[in-house]
Amino acid sequence: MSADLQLFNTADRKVSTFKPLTPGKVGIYLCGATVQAPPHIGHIRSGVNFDILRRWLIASEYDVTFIRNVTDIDDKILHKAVHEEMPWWAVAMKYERAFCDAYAALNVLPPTYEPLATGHISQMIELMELLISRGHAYAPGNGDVYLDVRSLSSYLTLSNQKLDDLQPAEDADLTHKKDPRDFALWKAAKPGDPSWPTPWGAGRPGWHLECSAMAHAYLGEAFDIHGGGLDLIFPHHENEIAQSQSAGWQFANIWMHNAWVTTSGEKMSKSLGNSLQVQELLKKVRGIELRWYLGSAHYRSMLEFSFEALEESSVNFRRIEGFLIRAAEILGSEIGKTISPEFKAAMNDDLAVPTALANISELVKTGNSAITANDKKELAAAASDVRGALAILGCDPFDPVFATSGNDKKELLDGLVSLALEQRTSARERKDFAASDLIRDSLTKLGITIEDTANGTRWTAN
RNA sequence: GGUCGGAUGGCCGAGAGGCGAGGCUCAGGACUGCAAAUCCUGCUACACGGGUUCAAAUCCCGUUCCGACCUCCA
Repeated sequence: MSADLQLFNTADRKVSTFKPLTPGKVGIYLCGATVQAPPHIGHIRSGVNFDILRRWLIASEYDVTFIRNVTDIDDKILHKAVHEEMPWWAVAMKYERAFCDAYAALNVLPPTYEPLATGHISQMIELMELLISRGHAYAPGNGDVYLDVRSLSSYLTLSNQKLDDLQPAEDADLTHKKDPRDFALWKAAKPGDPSWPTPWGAGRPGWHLECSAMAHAYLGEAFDIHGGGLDLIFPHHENEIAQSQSAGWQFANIWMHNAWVTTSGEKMSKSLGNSLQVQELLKKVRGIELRWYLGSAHYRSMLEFSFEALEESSVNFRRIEGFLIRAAEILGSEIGKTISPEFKAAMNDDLAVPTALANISELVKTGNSAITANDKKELAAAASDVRGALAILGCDPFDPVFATSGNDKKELLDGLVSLALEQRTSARERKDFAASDLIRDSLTKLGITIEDTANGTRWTAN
């Protein structure tokens, strides 16, 4: 186990020690959403996974610049606009907001910068001019601009494929392409579609071009980490590499890809309906619990979704949360945030969150035993290690982000429950257990859980 | 056809040659007036067939099954 961060790089499929290009700084580009539908938990898992990476880098004292783009123009958005009878930009903005809400509900930190594709057309045109001048792209005259894959010295290095092994696209248009595998940097405008003027005609950007242009605009010719979902390796990331390296840029140093959330062993698809949309699941569990679930599996492992597993994960989280709340009550002060050596070692090992979770469980056990033994020193140490770990995972229950919205009836509730508990306590003192149990049962029915502890009775509302 | 992953106990989910990860569930115990919470104990698993090794869930060969990508999917 190294003291330094080890990360798996898709490019060589090996785990190696992370070395930033500039000491103390890290630049990350994460492929964000194409805003054409509400986010499901697969989309948001990617956000959570890379948010944990980001928080860990920050905790490791790196100055992190985190870019996550928004693809706000593409075929599906245009189709959706027709279907929903809205302007394309209204569709994009509507779903962009849905993604923002989902990220916020799960405590995914806002990116340092969050560029929109449509805000970077001039950078894309400059990149195309550069690629054409270097002999790697061509404009056949129909308004499209293509990348000439046969001109590349290397291609498909991430997915380890051979150009000639690719199945030819069914709809390959050979009237303008030099090779069926050449891909569009720019698409000529069709009647009625939005378009931007270029030296080769009006049109709109291809998907791959925008990421190369935006990564370059915010992170420069070379940066540390490029992330995204596993399914982006080909073609999206291969094509980003092709564009950027053909432009003479070094581009990303490390490629990281998160695995999917699956259902019944299969990758999520829209055919599964709306039940796995973030907003739907937030009706069943709290944001902090959904995040705990999505973050709990290793980022490179498939996460097989089930409502049972989600519930189980929530039960696990509530136990840890309950410990921290009890610890804060007993210590009478705010819990600190520290990083245990075991947690650090696990996170440095390619973000081994499941191993880190095992450490958190051990710490909770130690802390609970310290409560029983009335050892406040050990309790404080365990609690701050637990809170520090949860904060890295974005699941600190004391984080104001997760604060339940202001309840102006809180004092009233507190007073009423206290009143009932006083009655119960006096009943117990005179050994009238029938009366005391009646009070407890009544409170239980109202959703209030009673615990008799060494320090008196405590209650929690669920 | 090419490329890449996966199969671990009742369930979820780590590990990647040797010390029973952890969680959830369940059973028993301690504590409690009874509970709740907590702690302790128990439930000894690695798809199949070969092989390498003192030692294999882990390495090698083969097989079965499941999945992903192959031109706009996180």
